[in-house]
Amino acid sequence: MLKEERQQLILEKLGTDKKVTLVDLGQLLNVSYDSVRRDVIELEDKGLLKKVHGGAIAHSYLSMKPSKGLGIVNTEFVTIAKKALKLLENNKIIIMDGGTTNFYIAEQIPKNLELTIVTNNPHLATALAEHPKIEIILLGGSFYKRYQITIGSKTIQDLEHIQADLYFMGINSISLDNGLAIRHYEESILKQKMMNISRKTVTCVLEEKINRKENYNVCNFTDLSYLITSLSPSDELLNGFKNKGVEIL
Amino acid sequence: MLKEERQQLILEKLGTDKKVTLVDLGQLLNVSYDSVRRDVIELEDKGLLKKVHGGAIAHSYLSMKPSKGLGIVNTEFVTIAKKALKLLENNKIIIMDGGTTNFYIAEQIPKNLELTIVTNNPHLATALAEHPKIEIILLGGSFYKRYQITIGSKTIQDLEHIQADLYFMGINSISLDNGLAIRHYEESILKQKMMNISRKTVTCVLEEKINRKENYNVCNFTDLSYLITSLSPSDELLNGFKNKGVEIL
DNA sequence: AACAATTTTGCATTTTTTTGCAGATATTTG
DNA sequence: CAAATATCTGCAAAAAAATGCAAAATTGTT
Repeated sequence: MLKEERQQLILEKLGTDKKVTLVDLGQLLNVSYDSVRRDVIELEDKGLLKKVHGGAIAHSYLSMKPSKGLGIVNTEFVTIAKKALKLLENNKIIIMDGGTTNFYIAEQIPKNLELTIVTNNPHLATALAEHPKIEIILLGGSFYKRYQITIGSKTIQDLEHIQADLYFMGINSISLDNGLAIRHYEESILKQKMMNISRKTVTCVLEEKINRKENYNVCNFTDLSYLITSLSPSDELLNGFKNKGVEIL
Repeated sequence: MLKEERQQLILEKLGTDKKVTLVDLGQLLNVSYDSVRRDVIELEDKGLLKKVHGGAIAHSYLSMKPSKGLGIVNTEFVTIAKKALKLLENNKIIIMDGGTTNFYIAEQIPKNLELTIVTNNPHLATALAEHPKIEIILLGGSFYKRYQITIGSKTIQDLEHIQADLYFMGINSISLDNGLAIRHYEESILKQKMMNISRKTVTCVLEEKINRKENYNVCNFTDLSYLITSLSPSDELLNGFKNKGVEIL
């Protein structure tokens, strides 16, 4: 039996039962315990299930619950999150602001990473509560109902004495001539502040946001340290962005 | 049975019954008392339930969320909220902190009231997002997973320049000799600060919390402006609290 | 087909996690 | 206050995970 075939069966079983034990799988698929264990590890790396002690549980169970509108796991998110997680190291201070991509990445952070995460997104804060080793700093300020984040001068003031290692900036549009831009003025100011206090800035963008235009400019493309998309770094859609001092992942 | 599966079942049972005992859980799930006890501790650390002596009760935010549509709502909440809403007037600045009671009251606020609500409870903030006329100020700080609120010196600092009209203080215990007290030190300091910057303070207590004792004192009973319970103001359980300059509703 | 390179698999060993138990401590209740 | 319950702590057995390694299977290339 092929490995892919086996993994497919694991996912199918998981779809109906919502949970599986490794011992059961081994007997069912007639391979050693170690093989199914490795299968499950691979599937977890792809973000397709959640591995637990003794087995695995369906992903839809645990994550993606009260989040905004994303029901099914968009494969674009999975690819992006995988790249994003490589930038995380123990004991770093990370800023993450609003947006679905950041929310998904946050949920995928391994449980053993020790981090401090600073955010103006209450949903992110409550979702991260399930990560025992992550310290969460929630930024105060006016709560902007539409985007469900805090903004305003108070939020900026809360950032005043923080020095972060990495900033995950959510963004609505990215283009070479207009740089990174979003739809809301006050939020664009906040993002600039977050950039200022972070050693490095990374943005994770969905394909649809490339070469779009929005109203309020946050920064130039070259101000970034990393750009993460679901595409291969060599994809021609990214041609214009290459060799500008921004590492494309 | 997987540990996660067990914990999932505990949460499900908690969702319907609102409370469980550890002995019951042990029998139901066919594991030792100690195992379920440890499960409950883990779930509490994630902020998913509240552990009490002998068992666990549904955590406010989980149990409260479905309160919207259909109501297996504690009638005590209804009575309390009705009284509490009478204290609200247009264009007032209100502080509300954590706790189930405050969450329920917030949900019941009429849509036509124009208010500013200051809170350190992200769940309250997001729930209030559906009230078009309410301006929400979310207090920043360290996010305390267990109670799902922000606390710490940053939170206190955020309050520095605010003058509120009324403070809805969530409290764990109220007694004549010990006054109002809660279980968490840092939070007790925060509550004192909130009191200081508010013209009036009101607390809404469930019957079970009267004459209980907790570790950290917040203030004396006579420091309150109003006391709200589900009982009639003339109820004899409240005898000792009468005629002390605190209006009992 | 044959061969080398790579991947996959199973197994043995070590390390970690989970679990139940027993005694000590703490809390509740009559 | 005392009996009954419940919790906490440390511990050891059992189960599972991680690791390293060699055999087996697969793949790619002549």
